[in-house]
Amino acid sequence: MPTSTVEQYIKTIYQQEERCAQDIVQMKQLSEAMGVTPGTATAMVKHLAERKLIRYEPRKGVRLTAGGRELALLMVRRHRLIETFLENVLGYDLSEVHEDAEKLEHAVSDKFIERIDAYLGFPPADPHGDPIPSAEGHIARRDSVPLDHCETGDTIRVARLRNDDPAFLLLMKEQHLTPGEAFVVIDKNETAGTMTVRHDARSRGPITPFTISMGNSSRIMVEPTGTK
Amino acid sequence: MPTSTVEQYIKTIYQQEERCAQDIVQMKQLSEAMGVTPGTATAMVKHLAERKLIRYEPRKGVRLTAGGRELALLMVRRHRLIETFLENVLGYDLSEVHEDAEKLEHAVSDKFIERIDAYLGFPPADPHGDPIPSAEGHIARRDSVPLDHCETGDTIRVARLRNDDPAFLLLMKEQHLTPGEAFVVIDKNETAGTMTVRHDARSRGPITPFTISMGNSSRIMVEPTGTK
DNA sequence: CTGTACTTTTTGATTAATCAAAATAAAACC
DNA sequence: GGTTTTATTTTGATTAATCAAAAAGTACAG
Ligand SMILES: [Mn+2]
Ligand SMILES: [Mn+2]
Ligand SMILES: [Mn+2]
Ligand SMILES: [Mn+2]
Repeated sequence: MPTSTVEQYIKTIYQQEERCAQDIVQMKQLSEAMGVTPGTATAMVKHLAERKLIRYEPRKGVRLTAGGRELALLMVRRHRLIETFLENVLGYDLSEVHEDAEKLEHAVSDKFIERIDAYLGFPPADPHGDPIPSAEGHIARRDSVPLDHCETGDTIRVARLRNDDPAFLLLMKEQHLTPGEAFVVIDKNETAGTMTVRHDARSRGPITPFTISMGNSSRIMVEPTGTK
Repeated sequence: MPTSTVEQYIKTIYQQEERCAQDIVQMKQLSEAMGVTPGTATAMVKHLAERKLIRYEPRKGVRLTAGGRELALLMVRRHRLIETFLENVLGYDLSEVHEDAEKLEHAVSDKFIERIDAYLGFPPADPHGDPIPSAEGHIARRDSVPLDHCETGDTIRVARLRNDDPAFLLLMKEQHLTPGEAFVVIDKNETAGTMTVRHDARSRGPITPFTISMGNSSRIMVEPTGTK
């Protein structure tokens, strides 16, 4: 059985591969994501390679094996189902779910997770809009793009908020910038490094425009709903 | 913050004090209950004494301090609320709840537990019939006695099943020997080491008598409802 | 190309939790 | 009371996970 530390490293490697669209993850990236020193990451990575969860190329980086990917998707499934449960059933705020899920994901049994899944009615995505992998490790690929790739005039719908920082999530909630909401990009200012959006006319949110930094825009994944 | 190992030792010491009605717990008892060697328990006990969670009298045993008792009751609260949730909400069988609760109790946050408590409607007892301590660490004392202290003719109601062994719990469930059920003791055979009970006439269970060993009888806590 | 900056690995040490087996103390027995 | 049994403590070693700091390798700028 993997320890919770092993689980966390494998999940982190998966997330770095995904979020940065890289096939190989360097030690610096991994050690920073894990919040440990580089030497610690090197030692652990050797252990993970022995356990055949990753392939380790010294001085290059690591990539998940099929077995590692399976474990990673199991952890992602647990994390997202727990977050969904905390928000939908226990009434947590979106900005609070991540912290508790990060710990619980290492303590729950398979039985617990399958019962939670059924109790929630087999939700396809968590409250951030991220798809929940199936028990068999299949995950739906959605073709969303970061908001900063959009242009003035694009009409869009928020798909996912790719950032677990509670302050960021609270800000998004205040502006009703949550998964499912429809927007129009009314300005993109490359020099100022900002984008301005307002709610679609048919949407419930306020019509007052809202300006976001490019940095934050890159963590807001959207689906285009047409171009005016 | 206490590690989950520290939490588990403290909870175990509390349970040994309670279940065996002793004010001091010897190292053998503790090491067996924890499933570790005596030397390991001695080392840990010194650490717990430094942390002021227990008072340790070498060659005698240990007893909880006020702080240790507080932590123990917090763990018991978590354990029992989790068990109640697993049975009432997720549909676990009574014989399955203990294993998962034993792990989850060390991973949940205070927020999680308080929300679960509210979601369950602030239950006074878990599915074994054990009282749930309040968030402030108060626990209701119920004056129940072990079934083997009863005599032929006593009418009783099951209060708690003081044993987490799944096989035992399944057997009890089959015979409807669950908290709240009313019975009459129709025989107590000291030499054979058995007791025979049958459901009270007004009860839903079968009227066919059921014979239990004295060993098992001592784990069934009952409240007298009168003596015929 | 070559020197500086950055990344990665190695080394030596630490902490928490554990075991096996030897040493010691207390209790029980006759 | 002396001997045997049982409980407890001590000692030395192990495993997982970590850090700090030194050493080694790679990148890349001029
Ligand atoms: Mn999360
Ligand atoms: Mn985690
Ligand atoms: Mn239990
Ligand atoms: Mn436990």
